[in-house]
This record gives sequence, C-alpha cells and structure tokens, in this order.
Amino acid sequence: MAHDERRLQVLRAIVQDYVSTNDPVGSKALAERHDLGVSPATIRNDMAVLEEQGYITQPHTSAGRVPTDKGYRLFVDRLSAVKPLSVAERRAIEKFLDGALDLHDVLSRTVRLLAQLTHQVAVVQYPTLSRSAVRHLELVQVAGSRLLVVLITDTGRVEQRLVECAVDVERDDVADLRALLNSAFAGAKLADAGSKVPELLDTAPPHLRPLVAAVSAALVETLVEPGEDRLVVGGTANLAREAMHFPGSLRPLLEALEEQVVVLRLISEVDTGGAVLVRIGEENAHEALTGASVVSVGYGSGTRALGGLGIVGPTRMDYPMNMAAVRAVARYVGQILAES
Amino acid sequence: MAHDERRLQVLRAIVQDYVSTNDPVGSKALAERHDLGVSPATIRNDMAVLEEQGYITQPHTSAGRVPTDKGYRLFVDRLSAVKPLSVAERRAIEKFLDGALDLHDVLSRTVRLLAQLTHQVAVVQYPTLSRSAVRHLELVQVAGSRLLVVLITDTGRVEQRLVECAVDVERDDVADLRALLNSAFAGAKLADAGSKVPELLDTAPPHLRPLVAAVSAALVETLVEPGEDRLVVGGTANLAREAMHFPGSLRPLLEALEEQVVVLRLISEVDTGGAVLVRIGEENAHEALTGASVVSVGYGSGTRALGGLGIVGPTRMDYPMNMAAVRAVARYVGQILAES
DNA sequence: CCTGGCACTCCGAGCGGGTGAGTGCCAGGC
DNA sequence: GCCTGGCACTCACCCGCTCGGAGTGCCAGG
Repeated sequence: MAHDERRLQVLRAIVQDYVSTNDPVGSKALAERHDLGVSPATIRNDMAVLEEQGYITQPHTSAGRVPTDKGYRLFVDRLSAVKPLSVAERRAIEKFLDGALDLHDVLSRTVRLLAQLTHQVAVVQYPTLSRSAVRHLELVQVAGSRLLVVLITDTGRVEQRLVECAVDVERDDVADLRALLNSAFAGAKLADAGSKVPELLDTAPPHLRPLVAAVSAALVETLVEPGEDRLVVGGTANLAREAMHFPGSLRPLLEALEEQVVVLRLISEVDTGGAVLVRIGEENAHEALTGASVVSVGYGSGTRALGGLGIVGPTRMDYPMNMAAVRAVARYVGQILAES
Repeated sequence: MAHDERRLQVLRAIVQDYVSTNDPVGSKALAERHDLGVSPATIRNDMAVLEEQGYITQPHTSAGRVPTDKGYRLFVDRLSAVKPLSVAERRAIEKFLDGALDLHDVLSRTVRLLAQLTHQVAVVQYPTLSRSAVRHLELVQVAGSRLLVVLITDTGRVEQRLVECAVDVERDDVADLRALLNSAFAGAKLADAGSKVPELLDTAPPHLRPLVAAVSAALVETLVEPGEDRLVVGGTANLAREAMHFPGSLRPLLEALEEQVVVLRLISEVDTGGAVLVRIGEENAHEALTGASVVSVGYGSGTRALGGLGIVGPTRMDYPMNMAAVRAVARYVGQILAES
C-alpha cells in the first residue's frame, strides 16, 4: 500500500533528521528537508499514526517527534541501507592497524580506531580462551613452591597464573613437567583441556603427579572458565560529549563499562555468523544500558570466531555508519590476526 | 604571632567545611561550627586577609569563600594531619588484596580498591620494566620467520612481542637461541640489557647471529623504552558524580586518562622515597588536569621501587583521607608483590 | 485522500521584585 | 591595639509572570 510506504519514509526521515540535528523534528521541517511530495498536514497525519503505533513520541505537547526504541529498531531492520565507508575511512583503518606489534597492540589500536571512527565508546574482547588452542606452556619457578604458569595460545594471547604447590619443586622436575604438559596440551583446544587431565595424570611419572594435578587444575580453573575473558574499553570521553542524552547521569554506564562482565555478556552474544548485532535501548537486559545502544559483531580469522567487538552509545546514533564501521574494523582485525 | 596562627585555623576550617559541605563557606557558619573563640566579624577580617594573600576567593560578591589551589596547597603542607585509616578500611584493604592470583589480578584489584576507598579515579602503574630484571625469556615459533618473544620479569610481569626475522628459523635454532638469550640476560636489569647485546653477539655461534640481533633489538626497543609502561585505570564512574566540579566537561579529563602517557608521566614522578606527592590544580602541567588534583606515591617491595599509583579527583577533595588511603594501599601492594 | 486554515497547547526566554546570605566598614568597648 | 556588634549594601537565587513561537490536532473544502 502506498500509504504504509510513505509512512515508513516519514519515519526514516524523522530518524535521520533527529540523529543529525538532535532536535525533535516537526512536520514542517520534515516537508522542507525531504522530498516527500506531500504537505506538512499530511505528514502530521502520518506522524499521528506512527505515534499510535509506538514508533515515535513527542517529549511534550507542541514539540516535534522523536523516535522510540521501537522506531529505531524498525529503522535499523528495514529502512537503512548500510552506508559504505569513505575511502578516507578505509585508509584510516589500514593505517591505524598496520604495524601492530603483538596482540595487545592490535587490540588497543583497534579500540582507539573504533572510538575515533564512530565517536562512541568502543569495546573489544580478547580472543576467547575457550575457543583458542594451546600453542605453548611455559613454567617458571618463582620460589620454592611457587610456579608461574604462562600459557601462549594460537591467537597470540599470553596468560599467566601463579600456582602454589604444596611442596617444594625440584629444578629438574620443572623441566619434566613442562615437557609433559606441552606434549599433552599442545594444539589442544582449551575447551577440551579439562578432559585431557585424567589421561595425563595416568601417564605421568608418579613423583610428578601432585604437581601435574595442581598445575592442570589451575589451568582448567582459570583458563577454561569464561570469567577470564578480557575486554579493552576506549573512547569513554565520547560519552561526556553526549552526556545529556543519557537518562540521569553517566554514572551507571561508566560503572557497567568497568564491570566488564556486563559488557562481555553482550559482546560475546555475537556468535551469529558474521552479522552485525544491534541492541537498542530497552532491548539491553542490563539496566544501566537501558538508555544506550550496542552495536557489535564477531571477529575472527577465516571461518573461525575469535571474539567480539563493538560500540556503546546513545540510542540516538548514526546506525548505518556505526554498523559499517564496526563491520569493517572487525573484518580487518580478523585479517591481521590471521596473519600472525 | 597569635593572629597568623588563628588565620591559619580559619583557612583550615574553610577547607574542611568546603570539602564536606560543598558550599562556599561564610563567616557565620564558620563561627558556629568551629571553636575559634572569636566573632564572625573578626573572622571576616581574617578572611579578607586570606583572600588578599590568595588562599581563598569568593565565587561572587556576597557568597562565602572557597579555597584556591594555593589555599589547598597550604592546607596540605601545613594544616592537615594525616588521617589514620579506620579499622574497617584496613580490613577492606587486606580482604580485597589477599588471594590475588597474579600480577594482573593484584593490580586490577588494587585499582578497584583505591577507587572504592577514595571515591575517586584510581590509577596504578605496572612495575616499570626498566627497573625490573629478567627472570626468564621464552621463544615460540609462530610461523616460519616469526618468533613470539615472551619476557617474564622478576616482578611477575609478562610481556610479549612478535619479532619478524628476515629468514626462516630452524626448530633447533629456536632452542639454542632461547638458551643463549636466557644465559645472557637472566637476572639482568632491563635497563642494562642494551649494553649486553654486543658481548652476546660476539659469543653467539655465527649462524645464529642475525637471529640474536633481531630478537635482542626487539627486546631493547620495546622493553627498555619508557613508552611500554602500562597503566590500569579504574573508578572513572566516580568522576560523573562530581562532574559539576570540573570546569567545562569531563571530556578532557577522560581523554587524558585514556591517553595513558599523560598520567604515566605524573605517576612516575614519585621516585622521591616513599613520600606521598600531591599535585593541586594548576600545579599539574597538563592542561586537562588543571582543574584536578593528583595524589600519588611510589610502591615497591622493600627498598626497591617498582612503580607508582595514585588517584585523580577534583581539587575539592579530602586530602588527608586520600593521602592516607593511597599510602596504605601502596604499602600493602608492596608487601604482596614482595611475597610473590 | 490530500490540503490549507485555524485554534490550541505548552515550552522557553526574558523580566521584575522579593529574599537571604554574606560582606565591608565603622564606631565603641575591653 | 584588637575584638565586637551593628548596619547598610550587594548580589545570586527563586518565584511568578508574560509573551512569542513552534508544533500540533482538527475540520471543511478540493
């Protein structure tokens, strides 16, 4: 039906204008700035319907309309074309990420880049340990009974953990243990590490068994559990610029961002093969994010998912642009990590 | 002189009241809340002098007085006794920090603890690499010509760096190289690492020399340079609570906190044996910190300085309390790191 | 079904007076 | 010589008010 079609055009125009001007948009302004081919009065009728359907609201009588979460949702789902990045932006991505030295470097550059491209808060998850495989295990004796276990994954991530053994450890035993652990775990997915422990215990020389038990317990405990997943956050300064757009204050949002768990849960929900995931306002389960939108996507090398990254910002954001930026950055990061 | 003495009491009272009430403080309120033994009129005279001397100012005529940076400075230097921490606070420190698993864990707990104790933004520097010594070097071959170098310091810090070698590397050579590097660098201060390279190159078997050169160059380049010092930041949500106390917006401050270099420079100026360093408002060189105060101190194990930690907040802060908290936490962190 | 016209609502800016906190100054007292 | 009470003065702030303007909803006519 032609009417429905135009009504959607009106909604799209409202979202676009509101995002760019930051003022509630009225029927007159809409008629002027867009070629809708109808008069303000007609637009008003459409707006009344859109409001009744819950896509827009007015902050108060005699103000223009503002999209609701539901309105943004419709916009994202059906009304927006993905905005291709400009050449300059593509250049910026390459320039920013090339020449990174190690994983930490790649990720912190990524988070800065994303924040800069989108003017939002950027978050990047470290490659999940549970999906990584062991490349190498290193043991370093710290004190008589203390071992520092260093795990190097095939994604370049390096994790450490101090293990307290009940007894003093001999120098030679450390070397034996290292060899044992490496031959058992090398190449193994971390998710499977737990199941290899019994077998390893069987084959280990008796005098090493307590040690093997302690160290593998530590490995399984800290490295397989999802709690160890880490997050890099950047661009929080961008929140201050739009402070007025958040209900109340920035406080709960900043808290949530520090409380990495909350954001991690959001970001790691992206296993849905490659599609950019958008969560708008109330769609976010956590209360602190109720006034914010999250745009996230998984990144990985080839077909393999490594982790997620995305941005957090006000519901009033440029979704097409941000979705494009998030997707492009994720792709590029995937490439870079595939090389190393 | 008795007058000067009383005038200082007045200044102290003004600082205390202003910090606790957050309102410009007037002569009448001062006379009521403090036993200065004189009438408001007399206090007014003292205030006039204090204002002339630049210790206090009034936001506008007919408002109470507010301390200036200079006033806070005098307060910190001469008028404040270090407030001992409450038993509950000491308990909190121990409870919070005990049971940390590794360096990363210790530092991120520390930063949370500090933020919670002081209600300010907390910053903790990783133990400086330049003052650390090599405990172990690990080499892992990533691809034909790529080596992942993992450095483990005696402070428990683990750093990684990807090294691109010009040529493919043999498996056996990796082991030789590892042994060579470890025997050369083990126990050496990182600051001295550079000077050991020539000697190492001499003693190395000829076919390994290009490799040794590449790897040691990477080590020296990234690990000895101060740029690699890292920072943990926490409690930025506390800024939002006092947003109004910062000139303009939080933006520049948040930016400075992400721009770790700025804060690092501040925090690492603390080599002055154990004393808590307070920088108030304009005393901070960096413009973004001009409206903020920084309380910092070095931490270390025994006599050995490892790094710095501190807090950043509005100039209107409870200096005695924050100084006590910063000092106490630094001590405790030092102890913990000494054990591991 | 679209359009122009019209009355209506309500936010926000601007104005003016009253209030109160706080000051500076002065003359008198210990 | 210093402290004190008294007093006039100055503003920031709050309150209520008005007024203009933007935007709406509705209606009758094309």
